Amino acid sequence: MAKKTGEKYQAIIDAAVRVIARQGYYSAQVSKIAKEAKVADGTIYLYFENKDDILISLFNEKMGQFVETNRKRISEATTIEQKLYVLIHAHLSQLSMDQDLAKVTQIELRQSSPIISEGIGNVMKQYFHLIDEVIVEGMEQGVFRSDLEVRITRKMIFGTLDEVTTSWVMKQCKYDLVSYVDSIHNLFLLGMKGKE
Amino acid sequence: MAKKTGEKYQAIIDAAVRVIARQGYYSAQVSKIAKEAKVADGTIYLYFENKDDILISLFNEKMGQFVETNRKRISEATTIEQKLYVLIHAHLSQLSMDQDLAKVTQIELRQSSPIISEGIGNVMKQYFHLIDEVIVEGMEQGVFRSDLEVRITRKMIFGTLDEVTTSWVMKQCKYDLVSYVDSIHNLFLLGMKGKE
Amino acid sequence: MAKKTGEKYQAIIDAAVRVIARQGYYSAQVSKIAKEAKVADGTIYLYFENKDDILISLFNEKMGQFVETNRKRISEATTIEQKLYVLIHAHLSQLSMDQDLAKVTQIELRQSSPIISEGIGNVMKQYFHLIDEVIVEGMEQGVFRSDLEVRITRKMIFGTLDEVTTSWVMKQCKYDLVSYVDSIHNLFLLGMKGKE
Amino acid sequence: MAKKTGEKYQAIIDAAVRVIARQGYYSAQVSKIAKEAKVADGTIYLYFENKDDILISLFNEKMGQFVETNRKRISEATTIEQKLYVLIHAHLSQLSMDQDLAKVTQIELRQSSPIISEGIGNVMKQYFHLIDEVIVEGMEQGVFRSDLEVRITRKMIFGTLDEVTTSWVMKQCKYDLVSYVDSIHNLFLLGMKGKE
DNA sequence: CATGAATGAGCATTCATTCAT
DNA sequence: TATGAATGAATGCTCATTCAT
Repeated sequence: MAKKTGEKYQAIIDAAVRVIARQGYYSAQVSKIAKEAKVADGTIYLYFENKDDILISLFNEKMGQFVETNRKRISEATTIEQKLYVLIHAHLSQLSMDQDLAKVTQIELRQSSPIISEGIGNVMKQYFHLIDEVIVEGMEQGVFRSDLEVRITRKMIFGTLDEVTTSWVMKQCKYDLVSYVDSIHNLFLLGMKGKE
Repeated sequence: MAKKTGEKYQAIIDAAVRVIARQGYYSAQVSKIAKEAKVADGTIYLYFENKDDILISLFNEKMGQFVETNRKRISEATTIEQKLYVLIHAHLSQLSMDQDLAKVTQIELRQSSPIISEGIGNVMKQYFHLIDEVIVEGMEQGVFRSDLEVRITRKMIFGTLDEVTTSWVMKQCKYDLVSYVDSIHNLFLLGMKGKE
Repeated sequence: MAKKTGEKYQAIIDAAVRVIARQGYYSAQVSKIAKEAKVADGTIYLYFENKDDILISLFNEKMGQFVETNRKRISEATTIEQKLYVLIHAHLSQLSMDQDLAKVTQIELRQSSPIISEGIGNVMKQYFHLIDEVIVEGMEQGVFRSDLEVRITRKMIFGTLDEVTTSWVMKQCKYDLVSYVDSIHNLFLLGMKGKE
Repeated sequence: MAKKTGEKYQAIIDAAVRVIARQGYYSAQVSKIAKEAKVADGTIYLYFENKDDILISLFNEKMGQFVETNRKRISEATTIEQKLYVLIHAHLSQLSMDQDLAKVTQIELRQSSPIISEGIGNVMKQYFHLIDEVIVEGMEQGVFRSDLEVRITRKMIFGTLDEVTTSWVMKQCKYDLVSYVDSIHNLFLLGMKGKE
């Protein structure tokens, strides 16, 4: 029923990011999103099932691009150390470039509506898988310790990047997020490399 | 005006944890919390300013204990490695023992209402400070690398523990969270210790 | 934001007069007004800011017509005595024709909410001004004593008409209000005319 | 059940006048009146049936004294002109001396709750009767026209005094109400005296 | 496809009143 | 008498969603 393409579809998604970043998901009325998208209230429902569906679609759309971009940039790196570096850099730089989106993903999407969690899960799995790939490749190449537990290591990586970003959002994005890349990379490498 | 002590105060907080864990904050009607606490609707407002205040008080009350317990247990450890171990263990074991509370802190409290963020900030700062203390002590003792950046390292630690817990909550607390302690401890130690 | 025209706007105002006359302002639930107007509760808020705004709008709408009608009828009278007569007659006859409205204006609108007082003040000023004009004209023509104090005289006129009407409303509108016109006219004329 | 005497009874009534003058009847919570009277909430209900009863009792208590004072002062006057003068003077001067009370009687008591109207009616009747007596006496003495209609004349007198006072209250009691006495007296006399 | 007026279910909060102490 | 903690009914208002045009 809901048509998930077209110029207005994009306009609504972009409007939703702005309004939700500004007001929070629960305070972001559908009518305000419609207004921001220069579209009638009813039009929203030609493209989305309901309000939750806006949030889910928004996340999948934006996070899908995010994952795709990260994947591509990682694949362009050669050494495993570079891949890890690029992973960190791409994560932080992408979010620091779209602060409204960062606010929405770091804060607003941490809500419990099971429907939202479900809708979101798939893309997140892809991202987790992408991180896992880097870890496994590093282990196979003997760069990372062979006894690393992939899932835990991935949670450390994602958890750290996520915490760093959330903390930056909570502090109003006042400092330069990307400047953390080197330190984080270094910290991870030490933890993941075997001792010589 | 709102009396923040007494048996009913506690009963309401505990009821709120259960109801919010079950339904999520926005779907948790005040009247349902009252019912769960076996108290009249109006009684809630003798102890709390408003619905937000329930969430904030709940967090401060529970998280205050959490931080206090962790601090105490850490102070009882002797070596710095043990302290780090206890920090991880206390974090995960405490949350894994009260799954309703874990659900609320990991999911429901990640909302953006500036009022809630503010009300929560203080206790979180204390916890961050506690982690920082361990890191700094380890550096001073020469156990951790002297070039660690405290803030980033703390974000790695907290971010990892938080991600591990959130992930566990999202998967319905189906597995044993505490079993991760050793791996995480090991991972952190490697990242934080100096290279020999 | 609130659209102050249209068929539903009128329907709501008329319904409000009836419900408020029946129950009093504070006991008149918005939902009852909506039901009486055959409109959904929420529709009220497309046309009015809030409950107070219904009362204010109602008054301005109805009292605006009242003042306009009185002004027109006075202007059609020729002698000053006739104008005074018409003023009295128009006041009493209009209110006696719409008893629900009379009840609302005489009783319900005498409340202190400063917001309501403000919203009402403007129309009342116009009416007071209309009375003043008649008094001044009579003085200029030498029909009324030249030492009349306009403001006090106007308060006598308005106060008397108001008291007569309130008293009639309080007694359930059981007698004929208009039959008082001659006596009142006579009483005023004697007080206002110069002594010979 | 409710004990209508005693020091606390008076304290509550006086507190009610102040609180209602300040906030209006509907916004004046019983608990605030209790606080102002330095009495527990429940104590109110040892002296009054319910909130309406406070308003009614307050009015009867205060207005009873008002009528009594006026009656006494009128009876001390000798000529009928003086009696009319004293009537006007006593009305305005008493209310201008207690502005809180004036606010309550002129504004807050004009509400429609039939229970309140009833409770109030009796004292008002006494006051109306007092005015009537002056009018009738004047007619019998041949000072006032023999064709005066007592009820209408009384409504003119009461209506004028009431309007003058309400208007003064609405303008924040900024000017001297008593200074109107002479003009009003003069105006009434001319209207009520026979033509020579 | 698009509109936006209309809908009506849903909910936090207040406050007069009670009653065990 | 006096207290004040507890009660719970009552209601204005919001806003996601629909549907006639």
